[in-house]
Amino acid sequence: MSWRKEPRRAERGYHHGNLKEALLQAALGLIAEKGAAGFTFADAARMAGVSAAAPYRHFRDRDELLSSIAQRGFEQFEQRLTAAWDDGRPDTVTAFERVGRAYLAFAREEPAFYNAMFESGVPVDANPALQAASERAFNIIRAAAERLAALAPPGTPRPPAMMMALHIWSMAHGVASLFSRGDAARRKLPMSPDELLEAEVLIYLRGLGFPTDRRPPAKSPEPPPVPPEASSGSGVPPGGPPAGPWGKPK
Amino acid sequence: MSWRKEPRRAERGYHHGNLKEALLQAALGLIAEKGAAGFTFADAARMAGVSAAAPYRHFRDRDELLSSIAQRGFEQFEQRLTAAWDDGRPDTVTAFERVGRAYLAFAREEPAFYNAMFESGVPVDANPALQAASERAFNIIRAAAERLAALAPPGTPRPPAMMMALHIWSMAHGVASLFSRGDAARRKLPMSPDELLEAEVLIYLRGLGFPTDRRPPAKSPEPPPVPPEASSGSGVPPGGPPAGPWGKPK
DNA sequence: GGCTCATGTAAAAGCCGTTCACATGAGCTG
DNA sequence: CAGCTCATGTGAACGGCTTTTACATGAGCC
Repeated sequence: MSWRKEPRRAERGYHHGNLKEALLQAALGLIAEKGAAGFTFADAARMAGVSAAAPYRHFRDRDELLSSIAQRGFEQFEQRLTAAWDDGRPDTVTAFERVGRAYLAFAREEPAFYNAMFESGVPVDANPALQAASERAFNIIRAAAERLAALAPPGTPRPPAMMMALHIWSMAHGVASLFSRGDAARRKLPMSPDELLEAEVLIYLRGLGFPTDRRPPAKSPEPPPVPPEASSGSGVPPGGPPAGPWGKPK
Repeated sequence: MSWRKEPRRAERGYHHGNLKEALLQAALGLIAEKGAAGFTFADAARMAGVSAAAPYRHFRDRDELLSSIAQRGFEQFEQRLTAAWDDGRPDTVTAFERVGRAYLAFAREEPAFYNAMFESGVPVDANPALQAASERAFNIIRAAAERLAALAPPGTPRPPAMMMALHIWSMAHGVASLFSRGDAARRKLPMSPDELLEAEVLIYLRGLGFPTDRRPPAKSPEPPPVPPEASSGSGVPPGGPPAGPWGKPK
């Protein structure tokens, strides 16, 4: 009983009724399968059940479709990062790491979006709307870094938040792009991409003087491990060098 | 007066004489210009002055050409990393950072190779020779990490060298891919990609407990700033938190 | 000099992107 | 409801790309 509801006349009728959206969905599927490079305008049209010329009524050319997908990707990306950041709850460092995991999760769960956004060669600065969406997403990381930087242990020079944000972004993108997607995921690793990134970020934060001697990732649901935001003051991980973020050496 | 020397009969003669190499060079130029996605087998043939079918005498298909270029790229990459590492001279940390810079320099100076190696979608594990070349290159980073890990300040748990290598690789690739190449280079940054990566690596190493309170990048030619390899023992940067690797806050 | 095989060519098939003239019909206007 | 109009879809056509096939050439060897 699904006719006439949303897909009013899925393929009947001369007019499709919802072709633009159908093309975007089809393209998303195709890109997930074969990558942005292998994706074909004609294939998307075929999949939507229209002629090869029809898409040109909705997109100037193939690149504009790709660009639209990238933009939509950045919007969803922003949403997920925002949710992960959760305004820094329960404490800034925990939330910050959650953002890192959300980054990887997005790259893994939405390979088509990620591909279109970062690996398709779409020039971000060509389309203002796309650029704006991209910047909004990055601003989540930037804002989080800002909050984190404000917590820099007293006595230490405060790291520039922008720099921190760029560093985190490069780590996340590096891990996602090298180890977490497509054939790259087939590289044999001593640990999962998630663990790899988490350790990387923790070590980095420790290098900035943040206290990070905390739980091995995900034990109990979320016990606030230390009084949040009450940095212990010394600017150096308390108690001498803590056990590494990579777990105890066996 | 360059006829008859190397390009013996640049276009004369039925046989080209050196088509395989000419195709590789042509492809390299085309990829540098338009990216691996935009690169065309037919264009390379045209550029070499042969028919569109000729390349098939030397490469099974377009992908094999790409794969050959990636392999050659990994070989040159390995050479440059090896030279930069210089067996850890004058001290391990300095050499390690030099490897990072060499990584970026390669990405910037050899965009075609870098593109074919990491951004063309060539499945590295499809071709054993390619995979071997890729692993040899990574092993340079791995070996350097091994040496670095061996220097871990006494009292600290020794970080797994493999993990360190993967971390460094992800940072370098992240920075290169996001900020240092093509249209990505147009993103406005507060600092150069080189500085960005250098700061990132330094902070990371500090997070592992390595002493990194050293020169602001490139002042005097190479004054060994501190007695190398003689870690000061505490496992924590000596003298409390040193000035940040990002330079003094103004 | 003649054989042979690697290396080149031309032609053709099948795919894609893109454009253009034309067809259809949804929605407004009266 | 008739008729108009314009957004949306079709089919055909152009040029370009990849890849295959049958054929041509000539370099190296006997």
